[in-house]
Amino acid sequence: MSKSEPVKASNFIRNIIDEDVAAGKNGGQVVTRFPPEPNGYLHIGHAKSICLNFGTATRYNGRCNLRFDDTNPAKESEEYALAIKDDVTWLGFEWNELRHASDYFDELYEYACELIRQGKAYVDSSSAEEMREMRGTLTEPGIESPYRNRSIEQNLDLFSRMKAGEFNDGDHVLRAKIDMASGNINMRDPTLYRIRKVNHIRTGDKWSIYPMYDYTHCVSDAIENITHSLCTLEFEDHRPLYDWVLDNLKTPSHPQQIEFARLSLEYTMLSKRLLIKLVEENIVNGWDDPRMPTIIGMRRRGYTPEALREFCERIGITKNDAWIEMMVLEGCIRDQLNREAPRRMAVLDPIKVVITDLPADHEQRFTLANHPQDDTAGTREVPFTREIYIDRDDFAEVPPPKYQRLIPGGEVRLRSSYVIKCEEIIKDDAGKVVELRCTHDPDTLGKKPEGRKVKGVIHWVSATYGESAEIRLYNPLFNTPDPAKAESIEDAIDPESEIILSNCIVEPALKDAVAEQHFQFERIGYFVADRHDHSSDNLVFNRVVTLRDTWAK
RNA sequence: UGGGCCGUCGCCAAGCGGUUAAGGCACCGGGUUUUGAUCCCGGCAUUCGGAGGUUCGAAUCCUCCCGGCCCAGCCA
Repeated sequence: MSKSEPVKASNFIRNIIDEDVAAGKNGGQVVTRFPPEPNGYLHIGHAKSICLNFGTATRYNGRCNLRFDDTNPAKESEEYALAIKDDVTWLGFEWNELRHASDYFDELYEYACELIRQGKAYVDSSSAEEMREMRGTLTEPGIESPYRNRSIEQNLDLFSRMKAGEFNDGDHVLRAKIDMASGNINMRDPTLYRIRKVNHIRTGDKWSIYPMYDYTHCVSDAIENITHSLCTLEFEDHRPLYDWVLDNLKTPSHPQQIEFARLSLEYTMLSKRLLIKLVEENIVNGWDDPRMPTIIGMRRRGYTPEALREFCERIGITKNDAWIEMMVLEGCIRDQLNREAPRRMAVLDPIKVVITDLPADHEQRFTLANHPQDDTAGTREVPFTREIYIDRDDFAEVPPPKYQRLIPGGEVRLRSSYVIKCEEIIKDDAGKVVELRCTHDPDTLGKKPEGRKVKGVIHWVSATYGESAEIRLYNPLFNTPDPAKAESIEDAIDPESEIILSNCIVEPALKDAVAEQHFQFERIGYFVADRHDHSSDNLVFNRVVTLRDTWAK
């Protein structure tokens, strides 16, 4: 330990919990929860919250529940709930208990009656528009509803009839009686319950009234004895209401809400509304499109749970409005795949190379290491023949300055093989290079050439043994760092965000690749066998990320 | 004179009255290298949004100012 170990940065939430634990608050227990609404797929921003909540519980030997915030049946579905469970599990976390806000609908109703009995809640029969008008503005106080002083008996009666389904959507709502002049708009008699005659994914048609988030969340937390309720900054203004509800009810506990900044990632959009739009308007190919910032999309792209967790570790937890650069995310997956991914050779845009001083039936098999720094990764056989393919990028008839690949009359090292020299260029009628005729130096296998330096090294694949493959290249979906601010989503989409190459040639060992297996295609980048489309008969690889490139390709 | 919150290196982020202001990403050198990758070594804030003040001593406490974010759903 001569070197300073990378110290994991502390954060303000940890500091708060450290103090609470030291003070013996909550009996020294730490209980958190991850509370998604099942109305869409989870994205990288949720991963931040998942890592925080589950990670915090683990750190303090506590527990973390997965709780579906299913209070708005019109927008929620079982498909989403299932996907969310899969995503959390795939990320590597286990919830202590699986709960639903709807598990507490009966208790929530009883607590609401209690608020009415205390004179702290009332049924308002104003329309939504009237309520909006009476709410006031950011700078002007609101005015009290004419229904605000109904008797407790009348409120109880009306509320029970709302529950019984006697009224239609919008006829009445239950409101907390707090302060219409509060500077905090959330405290201007917020709605607690609304009538919604729709089928709920779990309670079916049992209820015709559904509780609002602010009322449901704090009570659910309290029922589950959550100690630290971690949520994003936009709920800071809601905390007084969170505390108001719990201060006025005899709940099992009174959790502490702590807010942190949500994730903002450059060239990405993390608004559920806009992600749904991308899917519904077929701007992308579904929720798991490899360009999507959804967990399932990133999984298909080739990101790993480890890399996503590392990312959440690297970005930290604060209350700052921070924008994270893409490079941070890319660095996480590169680090892991550099350590773990076996190396292979793949040619994306093939040019045939004929090594003319080799007999037509020449055949050699090289045994190559799967990893240059890790012997335990084993080896594989790579055939070498008279005709091979190299990448079009690795040949230049008129090379740019400092180019160190193949040029007319020049030499280059074939990776793990011989040094070859380009003797002749063959073009088609359109002037496109279709073949290179080269000679090789037989005395350069495993050794440097005599009397000269050959700096460039390029990858290659045997023309006779290479397998054809489809390789999909991905770039950021958007052409601007903050697409949410773009004129329109359509304009912000980068048409080059997905490039499908269907004529690639890869080394034969790749025939054994299985879905979701990662590789480094040497000199190109990290790739993953597509989890849905790849098979041994139809090789399909997605580019996770390029190799770091200090040159400028 | 609406309420709430935030400002430490290009991007993140530790720091909590006494440290040479951590660390990561990025960047810039130099070395190794049959991946222009990896790896290694070195560099990278006399300064903490600004100005005052308190103090022997301030990024850390106080005051004012400047800049940015959130809130007017019967969404979460």
